[in-house]
Amino acid sequence: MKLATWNVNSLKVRLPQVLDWLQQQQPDVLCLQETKLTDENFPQHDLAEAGYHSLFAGQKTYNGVAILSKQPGSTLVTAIPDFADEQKRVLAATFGELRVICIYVPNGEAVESTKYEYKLKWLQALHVWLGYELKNHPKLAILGDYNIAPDDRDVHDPEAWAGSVLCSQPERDAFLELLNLGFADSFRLFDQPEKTYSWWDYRMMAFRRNRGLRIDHILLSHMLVEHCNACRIDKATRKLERPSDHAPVIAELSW
DNA sequence: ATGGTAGAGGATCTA
Repeated sequence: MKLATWNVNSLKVRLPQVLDWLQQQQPDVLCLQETKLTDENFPQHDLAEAGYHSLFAGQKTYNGVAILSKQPGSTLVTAIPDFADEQKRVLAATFGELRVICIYVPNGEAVESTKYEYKLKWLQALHVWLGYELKNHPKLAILGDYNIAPDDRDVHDPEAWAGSVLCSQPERDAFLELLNLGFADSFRLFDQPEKTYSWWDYRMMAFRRNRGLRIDHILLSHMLVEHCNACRIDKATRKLERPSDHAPVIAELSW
């Protein structure tokens, strides 16, 4: 069982890369963020030809999430319950006993901005919802773009980024609170190469200089942790022509 | 030096 997440930054532009990657990696589940597509424009037929079912919650221009899977999913949820939000940032589905939630956490822009306040409120609402989800679905995986670098190890230049959005203590505390519900950061279950990141700014040759952050994560509930054999980031996709600024994260589970 | 690039959509907004 292979679970993966990838912020594609426009599925319209990245569809050929996604189809190639599915062919190469053969994940059982792939969560996508920033599809930037309305539902009527979602390329479900191309993905079906590649052998994948599609679930999606999109909007025009911004945001948008999807779950691609070899087996069909059920019990779809497309919003955080009891949290008013115009933006399409969550998608939950069930595959047998496995519950998968795809999230695109707000970026937050800057710590003094209203978008940052929205980010922290959004994370609090997510926390409440995940508490319920975990009770109902003990085998729960939360995959996505968290827009949080949990630790200084996850930042190419911790001093330069100290206190900034994506690294600020309130954001890191919110991430820890999610873990405290009963999840583990699957990447940190294993020895990892130093300076491994999942996102590099398009500007200033950030990828070539490996000036990145690890902000894309796969959280596994304790019942899934015991089945997890590996977690890695596939930075090869960042070297392609017209890449996404994010690389996929992959967790492997013996199932 | 507060820049730079990418995507959507058609002037800026978001990241």
